[in-house]
Amino acid sequence: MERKKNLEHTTLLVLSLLKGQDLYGYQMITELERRSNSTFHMKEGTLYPVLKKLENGGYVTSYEAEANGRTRKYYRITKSGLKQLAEEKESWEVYADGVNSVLSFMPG
Amino acid sequence: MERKKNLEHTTLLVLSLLKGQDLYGYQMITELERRSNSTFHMKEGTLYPVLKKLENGGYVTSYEAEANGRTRKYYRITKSGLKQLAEEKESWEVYADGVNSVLSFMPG
DNA sequence: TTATATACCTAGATAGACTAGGTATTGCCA
DNA sequence: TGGCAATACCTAGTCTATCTAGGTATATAA
Repeated sequence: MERKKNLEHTTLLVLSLLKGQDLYGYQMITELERRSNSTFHMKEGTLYPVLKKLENGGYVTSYEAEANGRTRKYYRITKSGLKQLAEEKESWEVYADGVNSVLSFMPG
Repeated sequence: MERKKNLEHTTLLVLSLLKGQDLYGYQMITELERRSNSTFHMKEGTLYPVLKKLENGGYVTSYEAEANGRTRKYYRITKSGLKQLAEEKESWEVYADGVNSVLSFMPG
């Protein structure tokens, strides 16, 4: 149903998480869970390919950092990513409004 | 991203259209367009398989009627379909709330 | 020492929606 | 009268977002 490219909610959510602070992959999963009040539990198999796609597209950049002997890969949103985020947010709002319009439609 | 079975928005929209009145397939497309203020343009290739699936699942029943020399296949929502609609509507609301929570999250 | 949590990654499967085709009738316009 | 657009139905095959299920490795708690 016109699931257009800029309506991919996973990318919207990931970009949204990165607005304001850099995060590493694993952290995004827990952050998403926290910010959505446990509604979303993104799978690693979903996240990592999306991060790779976002980096290839120039929407995020990455760098590595040490913490507790572990290497973490942090992601930072780019200017292009912020623009993309704004567009996807707008698309989401149009989509949600559309669904709500249909659901609340009163004949007559 | 946990796109669970009861979060299929197409079925939600179709069932929602059928609540209140019987419709035939082609009409659902124009109705959906109207009720969503032209946000949604469901493709026939999307709709008809969904209708078949809904009928097989007992969520709708169908009957044929003549109009202008054309045969139209009308669909009517069943009691089971109404229950399903209520569940999917609830799921949609949880999902939309989740996305909005993440989008509007203010750190601190 | 063994299990759990943290932290990264990928190949292949699943499934919802689309593309692109098909059939047939009605109504309009040139 | 001829032809095209709109109406009305349908399906096989494709695309792709997400999930499943696996892999590697380190730190920490039981």
